[in-house]
Amino acid sequence: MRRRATAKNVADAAGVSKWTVIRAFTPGASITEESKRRVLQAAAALNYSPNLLARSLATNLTHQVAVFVDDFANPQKLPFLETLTDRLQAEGLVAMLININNHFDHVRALLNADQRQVDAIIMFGTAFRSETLNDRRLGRSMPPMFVLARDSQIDGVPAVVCDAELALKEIVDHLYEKGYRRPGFMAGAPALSTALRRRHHFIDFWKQKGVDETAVISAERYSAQAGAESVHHYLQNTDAKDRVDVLMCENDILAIGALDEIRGQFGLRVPQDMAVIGFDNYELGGASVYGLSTYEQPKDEMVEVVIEMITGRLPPETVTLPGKLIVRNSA
Amino acid sequence: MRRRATAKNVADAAGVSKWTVIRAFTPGASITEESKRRVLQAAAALNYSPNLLARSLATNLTHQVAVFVDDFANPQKLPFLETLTDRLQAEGLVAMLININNHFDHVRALLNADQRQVDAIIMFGTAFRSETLNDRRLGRSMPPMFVLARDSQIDGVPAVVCDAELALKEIVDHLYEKGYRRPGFMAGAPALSTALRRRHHFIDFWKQKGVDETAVISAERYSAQAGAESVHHYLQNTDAKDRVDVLMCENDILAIGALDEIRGQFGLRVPQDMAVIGFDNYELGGASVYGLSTYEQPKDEMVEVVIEMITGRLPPETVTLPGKLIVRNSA
DNA sequence: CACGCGTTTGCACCCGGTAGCAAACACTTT
DNA sequence: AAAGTGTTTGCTACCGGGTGCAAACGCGTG
Repeated sequence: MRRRATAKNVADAAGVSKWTVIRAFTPGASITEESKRRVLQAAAALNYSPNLLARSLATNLTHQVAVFVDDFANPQKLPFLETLTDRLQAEGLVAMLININNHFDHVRALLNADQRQVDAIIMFGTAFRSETLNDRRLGRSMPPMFVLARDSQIDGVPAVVCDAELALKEIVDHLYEKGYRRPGFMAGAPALSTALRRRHHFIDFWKQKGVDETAVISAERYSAQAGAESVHHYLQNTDAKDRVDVLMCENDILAIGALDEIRGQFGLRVPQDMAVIGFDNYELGGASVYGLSTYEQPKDEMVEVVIEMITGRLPPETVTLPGKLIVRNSA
Repeated sequence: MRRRATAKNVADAAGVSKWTVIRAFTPGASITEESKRRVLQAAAALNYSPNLLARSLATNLTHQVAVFVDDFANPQKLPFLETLTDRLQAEGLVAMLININNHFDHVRALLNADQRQVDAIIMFGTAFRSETLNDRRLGRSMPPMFVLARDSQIDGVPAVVCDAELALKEIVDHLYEKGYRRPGFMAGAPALSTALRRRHHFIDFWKQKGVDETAVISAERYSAQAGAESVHHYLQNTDAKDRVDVLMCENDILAIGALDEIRGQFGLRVPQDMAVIGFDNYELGGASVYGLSTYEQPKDEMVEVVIEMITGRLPPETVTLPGKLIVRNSA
């Protein structure tokens, strides 16, 4: 039976009241040096440290932030989670990682996070529809919510995203300058707002350059396998002369799968026969075999902004940040 | 100012005492159908759900499990985290993800987890030395700890690991059978018990087959980049006739980097000129370009066992589980 | 109608802190 | 010595639940 020492225990040991003990642990509280020393000594002997649970109950602040994640297939989540947890911890906060899946949907996750009194909820790249918030099981007073790395279509729920319009503009400008004129776009999840936006801007900017036709290849999901399969299907069913000369993939995982297939199975040269560009700047894409051109989301800045909103140093308003085009040799 | 309804509020609305409200939410408590119905109705109207914080304080059970992670560079962490969070959630538990790094060391993380009264701590693949537990800042009564996917050298801290001896035996048997006789081993972190164990067994099993010499290539860390660089250095400084005929890499990330370099930069054929085998069965390794042979850790079973220990259905003892050799065409 | 028994309900007290007030104390000032 | 001022300390009340006991209730029986 493990039992932690309480303020009362320390108080008895130090010969003071429990409130004096608490003051010794409250920065800036009114207490004499002498009492503080005695309390701290007794506390050290008993290995006392305040029970954060009890404190949370009294202060109505848990210093816990729920982080919803629903797509563990994207390796890009990992560096984001690393930065996010690191920055949260620097603020004295801790991340409650919640896996949204078939067994545990958004409503259940929200309910759970609310019951656990988290200070905030970060929807990290999860597909979240506004209907969810109308679920009658949900109370009217949820903890503050923030959407990270995906658009928020919900009023009052701010999002922190990479500027998709700017990103696609830079990409299309670059591709146009390189001389490509027959663009293709490989889409992942069919009904994701972020995905739709990327596709939309891509097609749009090409139109602005006088290129009206953009082929769309649908991979349905995000994995190297899916990227390979969908490009395989495309290449097999399209005459060489009709093929796109550059393929933009919705993320690097799709691009890597596509790249493998284009070169390995079809023996085409990249970028000469078909160029490929991805999105996210996933580490492996930078490996020499791939040399994948891509676009990097401003991860650190995005996390920083969410943290600032959570801590209240920034107003909770949607923020769009510019990313960075990474040109390697695949396009 | 968000305010959740309390049991007292519901009690007033339903015309009963708060204890009756609590009983309505306690499975198996003594309460009439009629009262329960009325309470539940009032609760629904007020959107009441019990405050888990207060409950935790009273019951001394938080249903929170701290998960320590210190290496976010390994993409293998992600599928593990997915399974882990999913299984924890199925048990009504939630994962507190704690990032162990230069700013936040093990002692601080332990202190924090303890203060937050977590029910258990899972050290997920973190390098953890027994000295840490002797830190005088730490109390004698920490929450139960478990090491996942790495050896535990600490008494009383059980580990759940993939059977390294069996794994390396299967790998070496396979390679021997394929006719390889000049093995090499690419190591990542130099001072990791798990790493050392893999290397040790690899060298050992070759010796048992009469092959006394195993080349060791040190990559120092785990990344495709590091794998590529270290194999580059090796190939550049080793005559073709002296080179290993098969290279075992400590994990798939290293192997992928090495594979790229061996083929792309040195124009060697894999597996004819040099075979490569990895460890972990990372998704991308299975892509057609790589066709990386590897060894898969029994992720689901490992997570399952940890969960069973946490919930007390299994005694807290180190468990070693067999993995599976995945033969593709790189070796 | 009183009695006995099992069920339901209310209550005092507890979990380990925090907030804010008032008493106690120390130290000047007049 | 009394009054005035500022600091330190202790106390009551509270955060929102849970526990175990005792009172109240319902109901069949003698």
